[in-house]
Amino acid sequence: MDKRNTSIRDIAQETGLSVATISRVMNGSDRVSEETREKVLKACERLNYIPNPAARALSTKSYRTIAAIVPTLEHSIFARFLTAVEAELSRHGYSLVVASHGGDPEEELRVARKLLGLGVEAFVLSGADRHPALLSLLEQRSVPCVFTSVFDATADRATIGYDNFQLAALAVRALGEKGHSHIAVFHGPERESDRSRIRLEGALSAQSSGLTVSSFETEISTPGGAEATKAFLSEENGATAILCFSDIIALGAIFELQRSGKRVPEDISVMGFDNLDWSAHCVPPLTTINLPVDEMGRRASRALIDFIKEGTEPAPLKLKADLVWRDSVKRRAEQM
Amino acid sequence: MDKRNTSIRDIAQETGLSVATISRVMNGSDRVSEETREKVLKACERLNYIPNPAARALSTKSYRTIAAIVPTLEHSIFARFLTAVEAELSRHGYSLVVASHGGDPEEELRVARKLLGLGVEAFVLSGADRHPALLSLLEQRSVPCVFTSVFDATADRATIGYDNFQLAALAVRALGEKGHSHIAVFHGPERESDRSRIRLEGALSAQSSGLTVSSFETEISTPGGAEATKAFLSEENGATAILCFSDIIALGAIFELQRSGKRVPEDISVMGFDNLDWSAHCVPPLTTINLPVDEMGRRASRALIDFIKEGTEPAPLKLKADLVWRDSVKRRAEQM
DNA sequence: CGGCGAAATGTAACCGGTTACATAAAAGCC
DNA sequence: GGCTTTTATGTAACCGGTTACATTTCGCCG
Repeated sequence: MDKRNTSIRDIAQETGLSVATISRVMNGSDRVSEETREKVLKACERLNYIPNPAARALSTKSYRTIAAIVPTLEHSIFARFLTAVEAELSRHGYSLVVASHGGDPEEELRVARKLLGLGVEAFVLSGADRHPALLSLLEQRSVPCVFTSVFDATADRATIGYDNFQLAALAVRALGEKGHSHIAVFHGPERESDRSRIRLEGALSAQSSGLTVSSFETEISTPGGAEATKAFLSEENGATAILCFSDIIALGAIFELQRSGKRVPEDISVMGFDNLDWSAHCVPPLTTINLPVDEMGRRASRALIDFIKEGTEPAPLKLKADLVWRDSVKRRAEQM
Repeated sequence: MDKRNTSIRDIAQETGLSVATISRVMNGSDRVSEETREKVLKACERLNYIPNPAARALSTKSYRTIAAIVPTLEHSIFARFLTAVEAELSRHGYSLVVASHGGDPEEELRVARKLLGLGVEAFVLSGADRHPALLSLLEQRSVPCVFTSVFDATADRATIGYDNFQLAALAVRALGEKGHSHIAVFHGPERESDRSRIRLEGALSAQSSGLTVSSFETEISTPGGAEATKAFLSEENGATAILCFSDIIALGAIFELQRSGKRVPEDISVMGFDNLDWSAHCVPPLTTINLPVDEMGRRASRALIDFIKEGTEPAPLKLKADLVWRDSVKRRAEQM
């Protein structure tokens, strides 16, 4: 624990060169003869030298670490997102610190503070809900940062994500076009902020075209989907299609409908959101909105890297998401 | 971007005290009068001072960062594990860097090198497959480290996990006791190492008690489970139960069986491994092995923290996992 | 009142890199 | 060959904390 690790001075000693030269070799600078470069690399190999990142960070003021704060790791959609972020960052020599806040803006603020004190250089944030103090903290320390998941043209900071309002409206209207005039929406818990309601509002907005939308709030999980389905069934409100704001809710819905003897899609149509890897394989295959999270991760990372390296401000980006038709939604005969 | 952040010397200046005193206040040391502590904290507040983590790490040689390297983030079982790890580490002021290697030991080695060069202090590794060079690297730099998921009493480093051999054997025997004398096992891809085969070997070992086990290799995913099921059905090998080494494979199996008109469990029993959050809610509810990943995460983290802080060597720990009986497995009538 | 020990604070070296600037060596040119 | 460039390498200050050790302050006791 206490044995001094080999330092740049040791390598200098070993090779008879100066620390400056060693440093130059380690950073791939030109200005070094091929011969000495070889010699230095050999010595590093021999002594198993790895430059001390703290020392490097101290002089360069760059930690090469970016943090992503997501609501939770347990939804595979975030896992996929983070995987993409990690891959892209690592390609540029950066690494990723992951933290979650469980949907609580206060917690997100705390976590962000901690991460700053830990040396992260930039943030990838997810979702629309944000503690005002977090924004001013980022502002004040001028921490590079992108907001993902939610595209918001009106935001003052760059957002890279989908237009959730539009997508939800699109989903409802698509169901409407299949003859479903009354649609139940299963959505996750609502926070105070009205920005977390955005999908729901998009869905409700489609009512203007003569559709009826009733909403059911539940946990974003398969058990949550099952529960909402029970509530839905007990209500008998006449809806013929269920739109779930996450595929894992839809999974719970499909199971619960099956359990209570309803056939999907003959009796009830079900539609999801996310397009997870099993969505095409369940019975029946799930109609859903395919969200390009991988692309979102790559874009967000690249935006940050570009900003850090070149100083180019991250640009807002609205990602296209598409509706994937599968068997869980059925056209409904015109008559009631 | 280039503005010097306020440093400890600025605070010293501001308060007319010395840097040592400031440092003492920041680290909550005693030996400081209440009066000066107040004064210092006020000044920090005023100048918005956050100690530079690199400088701190440079002198203390502690980065307060631990890395977890898992095969993938996309299986929610790892996400759950990491969530637990993160929670426990954060409780002790450490943060977590997450990386994945996609099941490739070479990649794991590369990733570990990169993380070391980034300043992580300790590792949580997962799974049994390990590049020998990684082990010697960890050894040589004496990096604290725990191996999780797989409990291996014979390993020279501490392992905290389950006895996969035993659990797989237990699962097969349990199916045997329900009257299934021929069992199909759906397992993930086999690497060269025989340690990744350990569950499979456990399952095969149960053949000694007169059971027949046939194995099907596939991807660890729902589509993979569906594919294995197709292979299984086309073979007509007489097995009456399927044991999947992951619940998500089992999900694919259940869907595919349903699709091809087989009833679960009347025609075929299905059993999983992991106990994911939807396992109790699918149709039929899935009999599975409940793996206490949360506890594993907590234990692994605590072992590392204890080692770093107190120097107590991590102790190997075999976690108990239990079989959860649900409806997807049915007792089979004695006659063929 | 001198002296002593404890408590509070200060001084300066150190952690291990990077890099501006200085210097030495080699190359190019007339 | 002497002079200017160019290229390779060295010197030492600096980044911003921590901490061993030194010094000052102060209360208390004989």
